[in-house]
Amino acid sequence: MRKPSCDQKKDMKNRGAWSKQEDQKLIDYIQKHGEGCWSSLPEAAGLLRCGKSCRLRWVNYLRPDLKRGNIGEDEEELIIKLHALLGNRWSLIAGRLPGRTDNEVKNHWNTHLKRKLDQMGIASNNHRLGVLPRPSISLVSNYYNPTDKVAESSSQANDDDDYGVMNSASGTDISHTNSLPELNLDLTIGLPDHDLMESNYEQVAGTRAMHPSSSIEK
DNA sequence: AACAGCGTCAACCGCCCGCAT
DNA sequence: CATGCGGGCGGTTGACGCTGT
Repeated sequence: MRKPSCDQKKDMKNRGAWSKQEDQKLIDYIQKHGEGCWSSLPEAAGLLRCGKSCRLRWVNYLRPDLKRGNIGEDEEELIIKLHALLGNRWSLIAGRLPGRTDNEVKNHWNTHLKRKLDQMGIASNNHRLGVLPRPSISLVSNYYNPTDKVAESSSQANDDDDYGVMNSASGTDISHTNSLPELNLDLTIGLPDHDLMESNYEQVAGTRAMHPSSSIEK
């Protein structure tokens, strides 16, 4: 077995909360060199952190396009609907909430929405559609996230959790759920059209451009 | 004022996947 | 084909602040 990718962490001096100086170093470095090669970034930036920690800090906190602040009701609604469709695919859900991170969405779900749904009598763990085979889908909703693994392959098809989305080939209307009959996310299932992908990518380039790994050629 | 309980959220951990060799 | 590495993801933890007693 290979060792964990962040095994060096034991050697790292700094752990826990980030200081302002560390934040500034990371910001300065990324502004100069852009993202990429997180494993070598800490040394290059003069940080005593592991690459993963740097990436997490940047993605979840320092990125300039982050909204921060309270999640609005409309966003909550969208999260609930997307969760009904996608389950705990926080990165996918966050990808459709511009300026929000997977961590933020996940935390908000666990602290607010879970309880909210429970109070409403909707089981937060099974408000999704019924168990269906996970399709190879492309979610062409209001935002297309080029990093979407779902869109790229069905490699996760062996996961045991379900995807509450039916293949469009079946003709099933994905906008109907047991608990959210009004759901209409305009999610299109199927192989992504290349031109559409390009245009959508440009559309979100402002918020996702800092992700060099987000290549639709992948 | 002091303490306990609870909620929030940043950060960590372990695992998985894709790619290169 | 096997292995190693880097990146990314979801689950979990723990520190901290707030509120109630």
